[in-house]
Amino acid sequence: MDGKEVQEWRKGPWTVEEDKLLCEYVKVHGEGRWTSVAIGSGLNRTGKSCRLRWVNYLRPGLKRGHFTPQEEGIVIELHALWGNKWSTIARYLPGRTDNEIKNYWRTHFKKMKPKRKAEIIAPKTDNNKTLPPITTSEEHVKELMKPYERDNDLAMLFTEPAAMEDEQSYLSMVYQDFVIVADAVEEEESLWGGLWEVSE
DNA sequence: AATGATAACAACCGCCTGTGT
DNA sequence: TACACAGGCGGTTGTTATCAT
Repeated sequence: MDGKEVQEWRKGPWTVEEDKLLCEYVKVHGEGRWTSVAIGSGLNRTGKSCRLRWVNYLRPGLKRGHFTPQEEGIVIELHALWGNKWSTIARYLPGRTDNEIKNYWRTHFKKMKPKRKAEIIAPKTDNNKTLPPITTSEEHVKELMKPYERDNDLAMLFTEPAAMEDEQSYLSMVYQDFVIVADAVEEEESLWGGLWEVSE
């Protein structure tokens, strides 16, 4: 030994005992300072690993199981808006984690390419100039989410500044497409078979 | 019943960013 | 200002479960 010992962190699936330790530690000390959690809890896990386990699996209020049609619709629409901004999308799906949404998307949509997406995200103007990237406004997202609002669960965490004024007509055009998507979500076959096409 | 394909989920890795010193 | 570190995020991989043949 040269005195420099490299900490061997445990990897792989979490055990019930580890979950219990982590839960108890977070209950007492709160979230955050994950390196401290890793050390103070007695878990031989990295702070990152502890955070991931807590956020994606142990945190109270998480939903498990299949996505509802409403949730599917939200995922589709917000993904069309923001792309792979999973954590951002997750803010609008209470109880769902970015990891879960990411997995869901990958499982259900990876093989599909959106017919409309290119048109929505980068429509061409008459003189063939590409419009600027979407800057999502609070009002626009509110409109977008209306079909899915059921109760206060979907109280939004709007932090974005107002969009550029000259984007409003562009965004309203985009929203029209999203309404079409939302309606189609009710009928999976029409969604999978019509809105998306399977790539080779 | 056996086997291969696919779906679903959990977890790790690497990069980026924010913050403290 | 520069650097180190912790935390967050997105991409990816590995494992298990389920379904079809």
